[in-house]
Order: sequence, then structure tokens, then C-alpha cells
Amino acid sequence: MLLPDNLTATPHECGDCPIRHRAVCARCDTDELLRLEEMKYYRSFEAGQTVIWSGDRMDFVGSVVSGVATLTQTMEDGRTQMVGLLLPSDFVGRPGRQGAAYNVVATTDLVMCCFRKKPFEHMMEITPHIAQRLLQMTLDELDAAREWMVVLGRKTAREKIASLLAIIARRDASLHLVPTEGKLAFDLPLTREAMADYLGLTLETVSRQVSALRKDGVIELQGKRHVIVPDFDRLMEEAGDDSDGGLLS
Amino acid sequence: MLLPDNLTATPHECGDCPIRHRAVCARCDTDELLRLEEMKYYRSFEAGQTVIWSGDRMDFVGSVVSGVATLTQTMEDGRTQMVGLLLPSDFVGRPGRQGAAYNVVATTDLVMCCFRKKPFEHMMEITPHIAQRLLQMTLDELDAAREWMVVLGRKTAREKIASLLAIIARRDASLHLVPTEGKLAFDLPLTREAMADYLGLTLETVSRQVSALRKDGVIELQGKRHVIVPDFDRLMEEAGDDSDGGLLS
DNA sequence: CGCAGAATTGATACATCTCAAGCTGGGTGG
DNA sequence: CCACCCAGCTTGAGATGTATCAATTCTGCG
Repeated sequence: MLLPDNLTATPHECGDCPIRHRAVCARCDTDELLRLEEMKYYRSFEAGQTVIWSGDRMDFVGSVVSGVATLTQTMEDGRTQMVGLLLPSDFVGRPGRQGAAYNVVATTDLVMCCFRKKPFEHMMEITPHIAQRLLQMTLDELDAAREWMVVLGRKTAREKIASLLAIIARRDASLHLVPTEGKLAFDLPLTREAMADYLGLTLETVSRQVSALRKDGVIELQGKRHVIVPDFDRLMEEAGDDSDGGLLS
Repeated sequence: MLLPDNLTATPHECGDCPIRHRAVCARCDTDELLRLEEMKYYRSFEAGQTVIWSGDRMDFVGSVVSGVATLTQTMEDGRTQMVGLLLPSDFVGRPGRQGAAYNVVATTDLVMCCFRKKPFEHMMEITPHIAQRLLQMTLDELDAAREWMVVLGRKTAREKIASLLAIIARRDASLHLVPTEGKLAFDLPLTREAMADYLGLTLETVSRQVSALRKDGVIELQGKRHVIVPDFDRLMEEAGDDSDGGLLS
């Protein structure tokens, strides 16, 4: 509100950065961190703000420090599909590419740790730790994208909703490192429309299926956004997945 | 036919390898290639054979030299979704992971250039050229996966078929480096069922939509598999995409 | 208080699935 | 050489899940 373009936000030392051990810089030693500090700056965004427009030139890459953002692609006639959900520690931007390929939108208040692209690219070439970590993260994202292709291509609306809730619950749990045994609870960082864009559904269908899952006791709701999962295995069954994968993998 | 487990196939020198400049080894110098030669071997598979079962332990990684393979994931009740289409030069396997995450099946006769995993992983750590190239390829695959999420989530059956044909046509054209101006022709490397698994449809719907596109003059068929595209822009329109992207990007 | 964005619920339309019946073409054995 | 066979494919008719259009109800906030 106070800043015209959100150019500054509470700066951190990398040392006490909340995503220090999960982000691209996870493997860097203190010397490498020092060099990163020189090219980094923080930006914050309010819920609803667009971070990057598809096609725009990108002169930075960065990590989500706190908050949630979405990656979406839109067809000419307006149909939109979310293709990524960016949670804290996720990386944004593609080294070696000029323009952005997707829209990036903050769905909650968002803080990003940005690096000027040119210096970062240069550092990637001479710092194997960064390239190695980025490769690892990209492979993980590719796996996640492929899981999501199964959801989009083969699951019913109900299974889709259950799958999305399970994913958010799981990622949320892996942040709050205290495993809340038994019941799980979290806030949905997405509107019904954003959920629909993620799942390839309409917002009406999302609303109906959420109601149905609530009526069937799979989830409980406090308000529209706060979700309680009494039995995670039950949720996984509804998602159509093997119930093997524990909360933390 | 002659070999029990297809352990050998016409070996190449890397020097005259058809995928030399596109595969994971694209950036390697002659010295690095020599070291790769030591850990590499060829395997060939007949159309229909399974290369890897999901969950199996993988002791190799490798590149598709010729032919086509698919990456598929199957739900407990048998619903299956293809999550990758592997064409010549594409990479198979994930360094740093024990088991395979997907089924890999040869859909045509297939030749792979395999590297024993342990030595390859070791070489990746000391050879930035390989890791850099692998990162680039993985980022490209991630982009392709995200494009595919739009297809799965938001396109109609007709648009899905047109999109798949466009993708195969484009990748096929980028192999036969002579751009056949005007008309395009190629062989479908997939059965109707495989196309259905790729697109999140049933094989009947695939068949109907292929017939419809043929009746509307968007494509011509010679037999069931040979496709002729008289007007590529028309096909792109049917796919619901911007008609900007040329054949080669 | 009342407005606006978000969400829910209802009625109907329609695209795709499902089940079922043939068709086609290439390979094989008699 | 032919008849048969069978996987792959096509086509049809009816069922069904989700989209669409429309009306209401929530909820937070100025």
C-alpha cells in the first residue's frame, strides 16, 4: 500500500532466511551466499497482484519466501489453466530465457527473494552447487507436473478436489515441521475459481464437489477457506491414490 | 528376436551418432565423449516391449537413439495416463533416484543408448557440461508438460487431437531437417489407445475425432497411421493455439 | 446498512463415456 | 493360395458427468 512498486521488503540475512535449506541456494556455502547477497533484493506483493505477465521480459529470477503464487496460461478465448502452484522455497523464472512463458499472480500476500538474472546466470556457470540444486528442483517439479497430468486427464471431479486438498495439506504439513498427528487443518490459499483453473473444472463444479465432500464427512469447513481433514487416509482414498505416501516423503 | 534380452544392438561411435548434437551429451568435448563411451551400451526393443516397469530398480539411464517410447502412469483401477512421449534424443531415467517412477514402453522398434547409472552420476558431478545440458533438457520437458496440462485441462476432444497431431508433426519435422514446405506428412507412432491415454480420452472418442478432422479436410489419411496435413496453420487453429509458432523454434 | 466479491444451489444442455456391434488389413496355418 | 483370425479401428445408440445459465445466499468491509 505504501510503496509504489513493492521494491523493498523486510530484508534478511541469508543466514536466518526461512527457506534457506530448501531453495536454490540450499547447497551453497557461506562464501557463495555472500556473493548471492550482492545480487539479491526482496520484493513483496499484495494478494491479487500480478508478479509477471506472460511474454514480458524478465530481468530477474527468484524464490518465493512466503505466501503463495500461481503460474497460469491463458488461451486466446480466455480459457485459463493453472500450470504451477508456487509455495515458499519454489523457484521462479528460467535461466537462459528472455521472456516469461506464464502469468505469475500472487494469491496471498507474497514475498520474493529476487536475483538479477545476468549475474545469477553467470554465477550458475561457475557454481556447480546452484546448478545441481536447480536441476534437482526442476526434476521434482517435472514429477509434480506429471502427477498433475494424471489428475487432469483421468480423475473425476470429486477425485480432483480430493487430490488438490491432499497436495495442499501435504505441502502445508512439510512447512510446519511439527507433524500434527491425526487431524490436519489448513487454509486454502486459493479461491474456488483458482481451484477450478488448477483442476480443469468450472468453479460451480468445484463448489459442488467441496460441498459433497463436506456432506460425506471427508472434510470439515470453518468458513469458506479453513479446511479440517479428520482422516487423511480417507482423503487419499477419495483422491484415487494409493494410500502409501506418508505426509512427509 | 534372436537375442534373449536385447542386450546388444548395432554399436556406434559417438562421432557418427544420429542424436549426437541433441542428446544429453550434446555439449561434451571429445575427451568427455571418450569417457562416456566406456560406460555406455546399446539396447534395442521391439514395438510393444516394456523397457522399464514402474517401481523397478533402475541401474541405468540413457537416451532414445531411434524409435518412440511412452512414459505412462496407471491408477489402481487401471486408468492410465501417458505423461511423456520419448522421441529420439530424449533422456530416460532420473539421476539420484533408485526406482523408476513410470512405465516405459516401446511403441515402435526402439534403440537406446544406455549408461550405467553409478558411473554416469559420478561423471555428472565432475562434468558441468552434462549437468548443464540435462538441466536445459529438463526445463524444456517441464515446459512441454505444462503445455500439456493446458491440453488436458481446457481443450475439447477435437482440439486435443489437433494438438497432438501438431506436436508430432512439429517434432517429426525437426528431425528430418529438410522442411517440407506446404504439405506435411508423417506416420503416427501411436495406436488410438495410446493417443487416448495421452489426451485423457477414450479410444472411441479419439477415433471419432480423427474421422471428423478427416471429413472436414483438416487432415488426410493413408491407411490408419499415415497422416497428411495439407495446411498446418489450419491444424493449429483447430488446436486452439496461436498460429504464431513456426515449425522450427 | 448495504454493497460487492465470493460462494452456493438449481435446472437444463451437451460433450464425452460406455457398451455393443461390425469392419479392416496383415499375418498365419492348412 | 486361400480362409481364417485377431488386434486395431470404426461406428452407433444410449447413459452420465460436467458445463452452462441463472438465481440466491453468504461474508467482509466501507
